[in-house]
Amino acid sequence: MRGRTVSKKAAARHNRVRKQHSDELAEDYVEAIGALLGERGQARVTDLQGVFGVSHVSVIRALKRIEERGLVERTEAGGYELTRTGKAIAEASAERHDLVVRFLLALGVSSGQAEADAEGMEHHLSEESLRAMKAFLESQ
Amino acid sequence: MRGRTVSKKAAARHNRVRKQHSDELAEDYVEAIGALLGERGQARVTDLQGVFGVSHVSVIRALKRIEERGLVERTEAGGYELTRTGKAIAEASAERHDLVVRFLLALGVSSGQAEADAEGMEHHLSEESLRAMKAFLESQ
DNA sequence: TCTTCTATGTAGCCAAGGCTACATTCAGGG
DNA sequence: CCCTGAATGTAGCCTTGGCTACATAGAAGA
Repeated sequence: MRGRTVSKKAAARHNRVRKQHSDELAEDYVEAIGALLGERGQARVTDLQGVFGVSHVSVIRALKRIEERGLVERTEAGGYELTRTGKAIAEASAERHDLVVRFLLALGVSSGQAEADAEGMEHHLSEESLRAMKAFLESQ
Repeated sequence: MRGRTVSKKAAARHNRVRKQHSDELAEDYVEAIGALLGERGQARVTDLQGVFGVSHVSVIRALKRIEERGLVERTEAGGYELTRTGKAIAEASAERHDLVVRFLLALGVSSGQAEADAEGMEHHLSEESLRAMKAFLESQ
């Protein structure tokens, strides 16, 4: 298969990808909550249900886990807000997302597709690759 | 959050990403089986256990599901081989992987990191983005 | 031959991320 | 004052992808 080898390092890489997947949902949630707070001033179960297109039950349980991780907190009003840690992750996540989208656009990818692909890719890029993309954008 | 909006389309995108995740393992397996067949002439449970760094039980169960999808078949020797469909997916998957790695290398990412990032990214790129990457490589 | 090691398989557990069905609570309209 | 609809929550089920522990089966050596 064109020189690809099945090395021992493959195992480590696969473990890395599995680890990334378990963090994806949390990042997507804090990112969405940050956006909702900015746009609507509140982030409730129903709002998130709309964003992700899943049942409210799935949202509630995801939020429970994310709350346990210390990323979000309930407000008295019944909504959710970001903790300091959550805010930092949301910021970083949104920044990374923007960078990836702008990079894909610079490559010539259409706007809608760039959005869609960024959604999937953004959790799998190392700092090194992100820096390379940033450098590419600046060198244009 | 720098202009990102929480649109209705976000739901569709998230569903797409979840769908991609459920296909990732199957693609990784057929790709690995293809590579093993090429390198060692056989692909057994133990070989795959080494590749992915998981228990042999996880391998057996994954293979069972992938066999049900019609991507692999058992050989009399006790190993696994690819069906026509499986072979096609393995080929396409390996090709895509190579393209992504070469692209990251061209961006200036180090070899090890390019390999690692490609592993995570490759399942989340649309045809359009892959074409854009190929065009970039050719324009260099 | 007997024993031991390797490979494979089964049973059963866990966590995450989906779901439907069934409460409950609360606001607003009739 | 009641009823209805929206929002939230709980119970319980499914699948996927991990795991350990235990059971074979077959090869290979003492």
